[in-house]
Amino acid sequence: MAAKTPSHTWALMLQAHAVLLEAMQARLKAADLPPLEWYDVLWALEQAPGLRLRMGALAERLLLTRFNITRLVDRLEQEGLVQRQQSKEDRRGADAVLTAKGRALRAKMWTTYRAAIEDHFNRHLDADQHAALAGMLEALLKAHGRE
Amino acid sequence: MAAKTPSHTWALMLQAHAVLLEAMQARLKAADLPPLEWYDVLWALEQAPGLRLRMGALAERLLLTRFNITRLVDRLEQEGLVQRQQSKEDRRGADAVLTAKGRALRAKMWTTYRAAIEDHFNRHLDADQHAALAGMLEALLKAHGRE
DNA sequence: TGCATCTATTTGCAATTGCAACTATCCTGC
DNA sequence: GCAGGATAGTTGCAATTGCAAATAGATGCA
Repeated sequence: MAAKTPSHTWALMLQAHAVLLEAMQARLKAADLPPLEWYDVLWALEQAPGLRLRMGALAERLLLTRFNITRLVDRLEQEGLVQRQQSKEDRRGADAVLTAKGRALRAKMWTTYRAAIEDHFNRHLDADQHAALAGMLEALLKAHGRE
Repeated sequence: MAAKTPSHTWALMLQAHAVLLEAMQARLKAADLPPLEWYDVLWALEQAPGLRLRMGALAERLLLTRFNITRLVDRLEQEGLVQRQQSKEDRRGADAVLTAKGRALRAKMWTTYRAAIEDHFNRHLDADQHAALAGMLEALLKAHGRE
């Protein structure tokens, strides 16, 4: 069952990603919480100065297309978790702004998400492994950026 | 930019997965080839004894739901890449069988896919890193299986 | 045997995604 | 200051996914 070729490592990465992500999502669903995707939006906004981000910036950060962000924000807005505001600098632009309700939901989701990460991921690697893995992933990302 | 917490490593894994996967898919699309998903089906069948697999087995291997496999196979079948055959042992069951055309397409996709893996992934890790990464991913998968 | 139950797969329908076209605004060179 | 082209965001439509039935055949046991 050991890796035989480098490409096999890539296949393992795909598999591990799929398995772990599904496990995390199942945890959220079991706790009657929204999908991870919502978490990502809420978290991106919470980190941003002024709790707000332009639609395009949000898309870039979450690696989603602009039109999908439009509709993802539509859904969050309908739940009162974010709010759209016209941008001051650019009248074409819109900011997604985090609401108090959105902030509260993010915090609630994090307790479940954090536990899932702990159980399915963190717990199975020691400190050295975490560092090594993080280093490799950063190298891959950096290499990608350069191309 | 270094990892500060274990959970940050998980976030990096999500990000690296998203970035690299998208890069691979873009390569296939640029070469006018079908999506990776199709490759996965064709490859699973090519590895299977008799070039065939029950729908349910296929779903399990690809980590997809049964109903999504039904329709994925529908699409491949329309292109003549696979063919459905009623299972001998169980009249409820269906086998997806790889056709010659499906085999040929798989081979063709592989030249592009392999190059993309090489460029975006393999090339950026040395042999020790490959081994270490594969080991960690296998550990995560194994741990998951046990829960 | 004959019914209740389980399993394999498919299908209908609603939600989500991808892509192309559209609107509104901004920017640049003249 | 304005025509032409870029940019931000949204929307229509087709394709894909998720989930809850529906269908059909297997299985167990009274």
